Amino acid sequence: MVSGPLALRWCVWAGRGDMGPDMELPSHSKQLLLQLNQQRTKGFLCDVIIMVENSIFRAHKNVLAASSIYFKSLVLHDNLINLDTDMVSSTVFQQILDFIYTGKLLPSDQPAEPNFSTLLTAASYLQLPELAALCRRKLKRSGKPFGSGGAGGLGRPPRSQRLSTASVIQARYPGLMDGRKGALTPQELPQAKGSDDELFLGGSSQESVHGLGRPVCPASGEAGLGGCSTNGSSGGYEQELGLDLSKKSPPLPPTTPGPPHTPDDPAHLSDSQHGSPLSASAPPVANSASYAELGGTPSEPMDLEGAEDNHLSLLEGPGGQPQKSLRHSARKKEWAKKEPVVASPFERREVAPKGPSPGEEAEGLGDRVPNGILAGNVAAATGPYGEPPYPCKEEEENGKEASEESGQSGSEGGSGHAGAHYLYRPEGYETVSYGDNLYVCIPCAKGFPSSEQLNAHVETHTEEELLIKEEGAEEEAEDLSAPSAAYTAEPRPFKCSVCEKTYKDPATLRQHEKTHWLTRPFPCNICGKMFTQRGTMTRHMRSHLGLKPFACDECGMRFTRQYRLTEHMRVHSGEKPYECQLCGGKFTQQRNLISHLRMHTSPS
DNA sequence: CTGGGGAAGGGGCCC
DNA sequence: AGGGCCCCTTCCCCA
Repeated sequence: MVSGPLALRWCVWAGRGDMGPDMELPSHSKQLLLQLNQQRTKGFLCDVIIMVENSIFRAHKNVLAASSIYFKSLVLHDNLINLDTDMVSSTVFQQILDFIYTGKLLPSDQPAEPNFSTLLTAASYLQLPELAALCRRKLKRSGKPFGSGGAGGLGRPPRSQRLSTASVIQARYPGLMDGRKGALTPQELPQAKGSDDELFLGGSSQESVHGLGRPVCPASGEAGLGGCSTNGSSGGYEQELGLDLSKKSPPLPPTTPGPPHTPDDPAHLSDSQHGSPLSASAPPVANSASYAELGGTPSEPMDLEGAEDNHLSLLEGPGGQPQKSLRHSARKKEWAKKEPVVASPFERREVAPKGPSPGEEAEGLGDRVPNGILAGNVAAATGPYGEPPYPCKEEEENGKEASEESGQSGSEGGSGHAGAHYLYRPEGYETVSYGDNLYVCIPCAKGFPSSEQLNAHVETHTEEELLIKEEGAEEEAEDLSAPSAAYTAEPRPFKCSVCEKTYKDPATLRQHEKTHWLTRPFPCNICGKMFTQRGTMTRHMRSHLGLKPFACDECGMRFTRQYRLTEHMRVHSGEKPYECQLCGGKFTQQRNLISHLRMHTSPS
């Protein structure tokens, strides 16, 4: 399968006319870009969310990575990127995103013409050299000095004022497709039924969202830009949440627009939104349609000087490959301690390389998520315009299901097969995205950090071995009710002072003793629920935000936990490892076996 | 209508 | 801190 970036590079190459004229499609690259932009505006195959101020944009990792080394390093590890609001405002980022996808500098909503000073700041921050050069030229022509803008030049109110924004969830659908506008419930956020690439957060969500992590200034070396706050501006934000909720999230499934609500009408907010901090914290979905989608021709859009090929050259990225140090960037686990969601590639250089080889890592840009998705970006872009290759009806059902499940009732809205909408079947070995170990051996469900390791592992399998494994699994299932020998044999010298439980190490004992506390130290910033463990709270937060990093490669259904996905995969494999010793009934879930056993043991 | 099974969400907690 | 597992619970489907 040709990877997205590879396909893009081919297009660039073709567009340059290195081939014979009769083998070249002159408008191919332009059409490809047009398709990608249309898909972005519809949220189709968008696999990354970028948060800027109180706005959220959706885009394609491939495109971002091809546009900027900085983005390339970010999207490699994250599906949720938080940009430094001192460096780029949402308005400016909208322009930049449009630029990336169109090669044209389109006027923003407010100013009559782009503010090149702020654009230059943002372009430098985001490492978009072509755009920065364009801005510099424009500034030079207009006689305005550049380099004095910085954070103060963004034309935004001070943070204190920005934070006081009314905590009404706002969403906007500026006339995309059917022209409807709507505010989605916070629960609907990441499912983002949206054809939308932009989401608006409530005011105080700013705090929370920034708490997800903020990028550090990538390049202090961007002389004269002045906006690179080294630490002060971000200080305290991490403490608001201190979470990485975006971890490992593969791309969001293709989605359809949210309900046609009126964004400014508070009546459309649910009761819970009115009455809980949720209304101020959880980001709903909205969209920002492209100018093309709006049907309007932007007033004098400014092409990147040098025509489309130049822009595609930009897409290819400087040098075509990220710097080695970037590709060597350490595992997220390492650097996320400093910057929960995103960090500067410059910072990452300091982290010792670990994990896949550079080649793997670069390849991993496409492979970190189910293969079909990323490869699909470009592949689908070349398909019929604007038509996803999946049944729309099913998409809508999926959307309904997702919004229902995230609602108060927690209803799932159907069986697992109801979510069987998006078939992302990788070729060759059927690798699946499973958390950190993204390359999973289907027969034994073991995960590996690289395709090489998986392939090496797969070769060790023999039919005989698989048979033994199956028998072993059955034996394990049989032993479920009894404590394992290992459990009983290991010394557990650390005893809880409150109850009789014992532990192998003091840390676990300490963790356990917290369960006896009357106060729970970890509150949810959205609903206020208290937890004894930070991890539980983080997981809980994911459910608020609807972040489901673990996607089923078979049906596209997504889960908040790896274990759930593992469990779910048995639906497809037909494996029922849990057997009732009384009646021989087999179950895919241990919990269902347990409830089944209750039926046997209950008096009735 | 009811009970059982399948599938999934959320919280607790140990490793 | 994150993964994994257990438990409780809910919802849906079907006989």
